[in-house]
Amino acid sequence: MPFALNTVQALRLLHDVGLAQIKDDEPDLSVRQMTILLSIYLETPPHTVRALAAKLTVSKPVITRALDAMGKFGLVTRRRDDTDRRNVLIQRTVGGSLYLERLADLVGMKTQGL
Amino acid sequence: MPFALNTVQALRLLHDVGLAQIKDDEPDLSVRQMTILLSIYLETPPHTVRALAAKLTVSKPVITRALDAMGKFGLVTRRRDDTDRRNVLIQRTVGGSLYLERLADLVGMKTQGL
DNA sequence: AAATAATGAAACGGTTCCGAAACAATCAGG
DNA sequence: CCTGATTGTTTCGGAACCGTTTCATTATTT
Repeated sequence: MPFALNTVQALRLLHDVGLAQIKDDEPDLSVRQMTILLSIYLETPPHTVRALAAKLTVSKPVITRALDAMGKFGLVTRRRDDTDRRNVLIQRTVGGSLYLERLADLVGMKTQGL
Repeated sequence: MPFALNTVQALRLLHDVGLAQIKDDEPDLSVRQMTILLSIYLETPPHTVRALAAKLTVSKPVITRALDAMGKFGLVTRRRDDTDRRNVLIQRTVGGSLYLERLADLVGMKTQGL
């Protein structure tokens, strides 16, 4: 049976996720950064700077800087493409997987028991 | 029957919400601002700067500035409390209701047909 | 009335983020 | 080769955000 959150349920879900992110000691990712991170882990590789920028309709520097920031936290890694050394391939990490898994658990928990 | 989103479903939900927020022409609210806005519309009034700051564990200026920014977009309004003129009562607006309703519709749509 | 407390806003400094433009490295075609 | 296109990064100027501290206004207490 297909379900749908009603308005209040959907908003409360977003509220609780944001609240947890604020109170958490973990680094605060901006909306753009979070969306980039999620794209990397949800879409099938390979991921390049240009492709991500196009998909999210942001400028390339936004991707570069987001990768810098998230790389510092161990959420993603970069590697040169050997077949075309102009490209940079973005790779997932264990830290990034754990980070997103905890986030998903948070959302999942909040949607239980409706 | 209580449901729960699996990991991929939960993450894709967040991804799509973020993506819509980026592509939207509307102003990008920070995580804190969005959470503040949601608190105002989800919790029962009255809302004061101090109470919001305490609930979200942020400093008071964060609330003040968020109200400035969101007020410019017509998402909230401020009014002096007549019984205690030190207080500022935050009030909802039609624009804010519409804004959040569209957001909720987005989340709801994305969670249908799982 | 005067001193103290509380509330929200403003000022300040530091950090972060953004897009446009300029840049270095790499590939492709003539 | 070597010119031109492509990719990612860096630089630049401007804007936004945050926390701490200070300030003005209003209540409360003495």
